[in-house]
Amino acid sequence: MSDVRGEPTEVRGTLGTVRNAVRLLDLLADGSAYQQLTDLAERSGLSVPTAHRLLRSLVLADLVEQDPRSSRYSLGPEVTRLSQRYLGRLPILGALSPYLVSLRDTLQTTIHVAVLVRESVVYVDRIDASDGGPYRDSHRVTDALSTAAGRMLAARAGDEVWKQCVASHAGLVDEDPDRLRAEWSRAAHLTSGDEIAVVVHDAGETPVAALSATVPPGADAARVEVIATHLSRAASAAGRTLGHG
Amino acid sequence: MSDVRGEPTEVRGTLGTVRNAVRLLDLLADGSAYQQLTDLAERSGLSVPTAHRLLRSLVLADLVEQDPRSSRYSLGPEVTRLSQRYLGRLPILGALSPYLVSLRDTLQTTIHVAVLVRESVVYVDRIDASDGGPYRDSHRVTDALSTAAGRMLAARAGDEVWKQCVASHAGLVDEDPDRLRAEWSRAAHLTSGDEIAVVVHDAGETPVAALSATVPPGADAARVEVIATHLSRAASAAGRTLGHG
DNA sequence: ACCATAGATTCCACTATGTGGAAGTGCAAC
DNA sequence: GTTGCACTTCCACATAGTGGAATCTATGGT
Repeated sequence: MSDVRGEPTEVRGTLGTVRNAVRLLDLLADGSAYQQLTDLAERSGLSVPTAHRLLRSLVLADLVEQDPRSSRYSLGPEVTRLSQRYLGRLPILGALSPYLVSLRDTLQTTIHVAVLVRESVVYVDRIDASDGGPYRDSHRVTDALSTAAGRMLAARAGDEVWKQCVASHAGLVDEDPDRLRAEWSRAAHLTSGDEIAVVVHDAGETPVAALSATVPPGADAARVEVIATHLSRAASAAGRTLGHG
Repeated sequence: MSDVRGEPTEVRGTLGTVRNAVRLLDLLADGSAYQQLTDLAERSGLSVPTAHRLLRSLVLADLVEQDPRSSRYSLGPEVTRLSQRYLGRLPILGALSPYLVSLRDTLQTTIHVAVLVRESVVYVDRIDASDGGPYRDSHRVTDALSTAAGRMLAARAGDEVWKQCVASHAGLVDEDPDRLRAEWSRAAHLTSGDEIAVVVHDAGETPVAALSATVPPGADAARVEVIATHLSRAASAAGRTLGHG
């Protein structure tokens, strides 16, 4: 197997086949829907037959699906089943859930729950306000550093994760990253774009998720402060019901 | 490799390692959170070292996570990233999204979007009403036949899928399955428990998702009819914006 | 404090199993 | 019809994954 140049140290006792399968899943997730075999093979550094076999195996498991017409590949429905099972058992979600409806109703905004996955923020729960325009960008996932929720989480994550986040965040990092990190990890709440976010901690001190609200375009500072207060209160109430790490 | 007895025909040109990795993911999804290696090995029919290597490889990719204390395994956060990417590109979700808020606001109920994954219904989008009690069972996934949305979809799926659904649905099938299937696949809408569901078709005739509403406990037939009408209207409006299968 | 047990992890020789080059097939465009 | 491109299948080779046995670690019992 040709190893990627500069890979630090191949972890011992690990299966190449699994690593390759996962690499393909990553490529399918990152690129656009329905990519073609040749492309995937090249980008993954695998030979075409190998990529084909791996994809075929993944298709059999519904983790990947293949368009019968173009025979191109994209992620398959099974990933959602796994995900829902994962999320259904995630303690933070259960802890936050009871607070979300009333939060939205009193604040009149859309509320999100986000977690950090590697160098991405994934919005894992949402509860929509009445007003909001017709465009709900549900199922969002972006570079951690491009949203307030992600920034709060990334800044509080381990050094290694933070570095990855900075590295994978394309552009917009004119400033000194470390200064931003310090600033963000101090802040009790953070605003970016139309989102205001706070962090949810578990019984230990470890941050486990971000709770955020969509703040309407022309909101004054006082309103932002009110929203932040409510979010923080819900976050710490939910956090108290959680165990350690 | 020891083959499971009675497996019809091992699909040719398929990787055993991937199949085994997927089997482990399935076991982790089905059973309860944090299962132990020995158990997983036995249930999967793999040797302990093999299961361990596979799990270790999956942990490296964050598809599985291992509790450092008990060293037990459960699904990892990466599955949510893949899932969100999948859902974010799913045409039906984009098509339905614009209608959901107004549907909820006029009907005053919680609205769900569900899809069929193998023999399970997975609720992939939701939009919560104001009233509903404190218990939002978000991230639901159950046997297809145990919810109205799942029944509508399963009844309209291929014969093979239908059989799987019947087989995997524990209990409650006192009646003749085929009669139920005929009944369910004829119905324009279906009620079960507190849920009323309709099917969303794409430009062809193929059913792609179910749209459902939570109907309040003491609702009369007229109200149910009103809800069904609104759901159907949204479903066909969204379906018209979709391409073929 | 000690041993006993159960479970996770590592080692190692064996060969089953995954690999990549090359040939085959199907489809679309010209 | 013919050319080109991309997906798929074939096959010999050796890489890379496998399982039994040994080792380590943690937990509970006496």
